Amino acid sequence: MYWAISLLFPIGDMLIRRSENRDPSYSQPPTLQRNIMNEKHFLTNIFNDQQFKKEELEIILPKYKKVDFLKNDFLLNEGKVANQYWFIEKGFVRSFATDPEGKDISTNFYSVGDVVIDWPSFFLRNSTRENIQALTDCICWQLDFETFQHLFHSIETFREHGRARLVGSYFALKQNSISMITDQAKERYKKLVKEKPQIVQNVPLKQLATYLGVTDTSLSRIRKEIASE
Amino acid sequence: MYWAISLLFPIGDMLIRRSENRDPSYSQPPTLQRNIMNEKHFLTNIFNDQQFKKEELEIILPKYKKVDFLKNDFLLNEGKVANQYWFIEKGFVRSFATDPEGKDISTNFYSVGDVVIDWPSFFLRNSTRENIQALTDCICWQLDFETFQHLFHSIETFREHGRARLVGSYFALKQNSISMITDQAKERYKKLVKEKPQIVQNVPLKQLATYLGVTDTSLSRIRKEIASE
DNA sequence: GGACTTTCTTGTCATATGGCAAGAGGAGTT
DNA sequence: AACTCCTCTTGCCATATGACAAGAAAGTCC
Repeated sequence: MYWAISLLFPIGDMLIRRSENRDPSYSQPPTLQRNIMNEKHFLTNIFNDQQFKKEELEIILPKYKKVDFLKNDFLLNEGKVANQYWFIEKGFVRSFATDPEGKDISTNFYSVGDVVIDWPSFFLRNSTRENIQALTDCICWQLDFETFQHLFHSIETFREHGRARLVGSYFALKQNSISMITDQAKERYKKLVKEKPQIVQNVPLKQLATYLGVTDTSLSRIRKEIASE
Repeated sequence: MYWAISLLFPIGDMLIRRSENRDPSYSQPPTLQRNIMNEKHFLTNIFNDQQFKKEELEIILPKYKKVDFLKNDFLLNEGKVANQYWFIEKGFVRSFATDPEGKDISTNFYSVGDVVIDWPSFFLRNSTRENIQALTDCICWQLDFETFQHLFHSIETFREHGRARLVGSYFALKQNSISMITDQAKERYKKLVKEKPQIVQNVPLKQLATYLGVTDTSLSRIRKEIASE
């Protein structure tokens, strides 16, 4: 667990702590020392829509840069403009908003294979209202806005792919919204367990609770009820 | 009010009733008999992002077809694939989903200048879970999927515009989701009044209630409380 | 105009969930 | 091992909202 070591910066100074900030005297963990073949492997799966031509992938894949985050690192901070997005190769990530009373509300959880992106901020170039934080140590593949724009406007398959991802997120969000109205908390929790079991197992109850729109107290009781069924 | 006349078809036969189905013996209302200059005027405002070049607009605008709907007409039915979208020049539109018990849940309201579209169904080409229905008689400008695709892939400004609309919808949906968690019903209602006052005035209370995630009974009481403040 | 349907209001009572606080159990630190 | 956090559970009571039902009010149709 040598790489769970987290350097402590004064919060105001350095809210975003990336792996680049690690003390260089620590040796890189062996899993990070991989040859190009292996590095590409993960992204190849991501773009495994048959639609992509080989030549296109040869342009696209090298644009992604491997970045790793330590547990609790921020990928994005409230108030900033989202200038990049990531695919997760390993680890869990959470996004959350801050409500008027300062409490945080989980807005999403991400795991292996997911895109971590603040769509509105990334595309509308305005400052985000969300924070994105690593729940565990993570390995990610990063693309920045400018590079994205270039690929988006020059490769038709790439923009179809991007659009489909965005619309997929929209759909998921809408289903959740409807569920907030039609389902009781217990039902919403059951759906979450069904759809994202790894998330439920890896995320503290309180963070799941705000995502579901209940208090941690209630969620604890809900779990108890479900267990006794 | 001559054109609130609505032809009745057996439901199973003809769930979607467009203006084309009207008895041709009715004369068209004068507002529909407009010259080309006027017809283009509305859409010009829609695409009034300075970014568009004149030549581009000359390609884009003629692709939109004017369609009008009568009150209660369906623009889209659950189970179908959304093959077109509309800009509203006049009137109000509601989309709604049907919950497991058969009750309908308003998912959105649209008024002048809005795009009426089921993003997921339109782009992912799968059958929708929503219905879209005219709340009043409407004048709309319609584009179908194939034409959209052509414009999207051939005109960069057009795709930026489309992407911005989609992301804008995503953002609005997300804000609503968060509001469902952080705000009480009264607060959510106040926000709706503030953001879409015309909607609140033109939509029956029950339909507003399902949108806000409360019963019509509760919303009625909420209104009373607010009135007495 | 009168009958009918739909929409909205109001009362009574039930229920899901919140607020608060105390305590149990783990994990990490010294 | 003792200490400190942090997470989770549980009890007690409060409150927002739902369910149901009866009217009132408004709109629609013939």
